[in-house]
Amino acid sequence: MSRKRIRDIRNEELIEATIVAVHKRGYGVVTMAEIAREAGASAASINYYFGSKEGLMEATMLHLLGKLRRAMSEGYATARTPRERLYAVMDANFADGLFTVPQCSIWMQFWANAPYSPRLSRLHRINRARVRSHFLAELRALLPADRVETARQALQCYMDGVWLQAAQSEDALDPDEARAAAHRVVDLVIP
Amino acid sequence: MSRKRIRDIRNEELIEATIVAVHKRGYGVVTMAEIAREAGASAASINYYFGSKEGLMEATMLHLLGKLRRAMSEGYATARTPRERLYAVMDANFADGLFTVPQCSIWMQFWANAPYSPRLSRLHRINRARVRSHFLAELRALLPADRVETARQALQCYMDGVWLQAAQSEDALDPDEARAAAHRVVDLVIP
DNA sequence: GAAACTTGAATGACCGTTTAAAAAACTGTT
DNA sequence: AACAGTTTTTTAAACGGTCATTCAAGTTTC
Repeated sequence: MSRKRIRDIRNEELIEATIVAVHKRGYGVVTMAEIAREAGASAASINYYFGSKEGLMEATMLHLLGKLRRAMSEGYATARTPRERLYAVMDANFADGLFTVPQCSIWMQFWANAPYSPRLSRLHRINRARVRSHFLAELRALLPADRVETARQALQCYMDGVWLQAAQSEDALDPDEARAAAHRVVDLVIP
Repeated sequence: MSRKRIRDIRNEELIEATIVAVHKRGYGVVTMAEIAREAGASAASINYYFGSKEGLMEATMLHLLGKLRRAMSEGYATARTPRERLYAVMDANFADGLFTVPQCSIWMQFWANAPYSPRLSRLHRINRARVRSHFLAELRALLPADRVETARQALQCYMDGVWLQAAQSEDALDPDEARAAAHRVVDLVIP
């Protein structure tokens, strides 16, 4: 029990440090030593816990995906109508704890590096497919069949595009405004 | 004259090689030697022409931005109505010579690395502002003022999102279909 | 013959990972 | 509480390797 606890605490700390360090320096450039310094540890101990740099990156990605998945489940629980559930999918992506510059930034980094890492690209495919099926399920209840796919593309690509833009932002983001804008886009696409 | 000619030819060759090599290996990982091999030259000669790796990357980005700008100007020339010009902006982004996996891929790479390179981030800001003003100009003629900004966000983020997704694609893209889909999205947003 | 171009080899720096040994945390016993 | 033994955790240092850039010495072009 206590054995497991310490390992989990260290994992969490190291992953948080990874998010900050990758945001500051970029995925391809950040070094183990920089991440270690951010966490107040040594590079060797990261390898002790995660085996390798790639293992650490995969774990970090997994951590972020989990966060996103949980945010979406929460929103889904209280939504009652298809449109509300559509809002919920958007709101999850722009939730307070997720829609921050460092996290959009690191998401961007993972995205750019996914094509070169089978582990990362697998995680991305899974996530994308999940979001896609959520969209489709709700859109089918709101639109004639021949418009569903176009609307899904418009909304899903919009979400990606907003993150992409947010990663370039110099100053803090406004999740509230992002959610409001997303709702307006939904209303524009589905009057 | 001839002095300038040789330099231009080499520049072009090296930039094309850079696009291929960065696509294959990723911005952060690709080496000068790999790019040189792709071009049938030596790493030293790249430095002779571009000064440094960063100089080469900036030149490559500049090359791609020029291509995009020219594609957009061409489309604008023949479009007659605001809606046609809106289509033209989209079509430029999904033009046959631009909407290919290697180019979406490298665009993605530059995007991800822009926050860490003042030179790249400057180029990105300029490009984004240009696209934005094109969108606004046409949308103002098609929509009531209070919907213009929402529609612009929806369309511009859509474009970014499509590229982002295209960069992950395993097999060749279909620019025709991408343009058709973009038109459908425009029609969805502006009935 | 001069200027432009090319490159192999050298340079200097950096990084991920491993290793060995120490420190810390935990265990059961007295 | 104290202690000796065991396991877990930490890190400094060493290792092996890679890479961008420079430079000097060639080759080509004008």
